[in-house]
Amino acid sequence: MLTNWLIIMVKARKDSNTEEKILIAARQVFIEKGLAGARMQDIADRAEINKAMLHYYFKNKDMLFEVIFRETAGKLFPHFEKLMESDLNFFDKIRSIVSSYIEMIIQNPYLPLFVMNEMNKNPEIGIKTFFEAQKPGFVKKFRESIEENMKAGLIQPINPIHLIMNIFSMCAFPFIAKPMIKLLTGLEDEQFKNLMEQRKVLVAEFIINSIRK
Amino acid sequence: MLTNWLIIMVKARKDSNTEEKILIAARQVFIEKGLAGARMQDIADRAEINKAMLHYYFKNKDMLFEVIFRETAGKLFPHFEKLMESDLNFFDKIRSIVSSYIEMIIQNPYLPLFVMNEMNKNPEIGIKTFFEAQKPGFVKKFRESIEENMKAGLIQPINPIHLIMNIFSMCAFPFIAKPMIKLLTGLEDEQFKNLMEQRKVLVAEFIINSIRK
DNA sequence: ATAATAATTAACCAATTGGTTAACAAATGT
DNA sequence: ACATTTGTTAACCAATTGGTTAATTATTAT
Repeated sequence: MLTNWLIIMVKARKDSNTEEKILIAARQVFIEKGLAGARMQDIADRAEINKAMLHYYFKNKDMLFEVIFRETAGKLFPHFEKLMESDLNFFDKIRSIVSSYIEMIIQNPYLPLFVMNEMNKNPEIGIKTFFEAQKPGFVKKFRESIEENMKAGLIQPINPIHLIMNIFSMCAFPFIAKPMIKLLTGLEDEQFKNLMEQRKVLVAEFIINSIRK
Repeated sequence: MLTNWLIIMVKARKDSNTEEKILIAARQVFIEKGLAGARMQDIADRAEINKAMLHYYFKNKDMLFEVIFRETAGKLFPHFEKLMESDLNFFDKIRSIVSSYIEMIIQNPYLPLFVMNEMNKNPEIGIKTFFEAQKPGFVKKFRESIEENMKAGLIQPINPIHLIMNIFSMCAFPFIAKPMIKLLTGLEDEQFKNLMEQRKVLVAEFIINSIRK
């Protein structure tokens, strides 16, 4: 009884926690409108708090944006270090990466465009330092794994960077180009989602088909 | 003599043509900053004209943006109708499409991100009307060509939409993700450009390798 | 030459923007 | 109980923004 009551209160407190409400609203607005297009008043309205609270908790627009951008970019960043060290064969690793990466984007469809766009328009520091900290992990291991399998004669020779580009291009680009794809094909949202679901296996097989000897 | 003088004057007149100067400046600013981030004063300064001239020639910000967006989106839009009707075999058509499309993006590297971003943030009409006019051409013909070659047993079965997505994903995405790729790989601009140059043939062969029987 | 039209300028304007402030309320420690 | 810190509010502010206007200068047609 007491424990139940506690859980409810903690949850209620967390839900009405001003800082958390700001973050939720800021996430929505920044991802929807971008840094330049986002309005502080809009964030305050969605969070249902006074605009001064934004500055009370996060100093200014740029600071608030940086918090949102870091958590968002962190999600987009491929972290498959553990998977690369597993004992799956190379093709199954690709299958796993493609499937879980596309699934992640299905859950966060606006993430790739948001991050890419702000990185291009905002070549400032802060962003860079954050990425460089995570850098060495995945790319290096993937590279090694490719070269290992190339030497073993299991896959055709290819520059690992190109292969990585190809993989993540086919995973992420359709979500970025969604409005254009819808116009060109006349697809509706649900059909589009179905296609993306298909791609979780299709893209991996497309790649494997191409590099297999 | 006279003709020379005429040519020079016409050229000089065209160069100092206010309307053209505005368009050149607007192109730069909109592509660099986006609709929300672009400033009318910034455009006027770069064009070295009075800000009122922007409204004199193009009514308002949205109108000026629409002009720029239309010409820009028109470039990005794949127009390979004639090529699809040529007597090249299917694989050579893919080679030709990939090569010339990547070359076009090399010449206009910020084009894909600009168009995709504005289409996502600005799902208004006007944009649509423009695209729908061009729609039927390429996608339909490409679709037919794929199905024809599938029936002839020359390529493995694949949903044409997925194949089209794969092709243009691998062509365009690396340019969109350039800042991220540079961070992850430590590449410099020139090395990156070399990689993109390689992709003009590499991507086509990657695709053909995957769908060939 | 001169009237009419088109192009250009500087000053101005109202609305919006990010950000601040001072007064007030709620919680917290003692 | 009371003082101190923390959280919240409404009103305000200076700067920036897209857009306008009225006066001025070029250009063009007659």
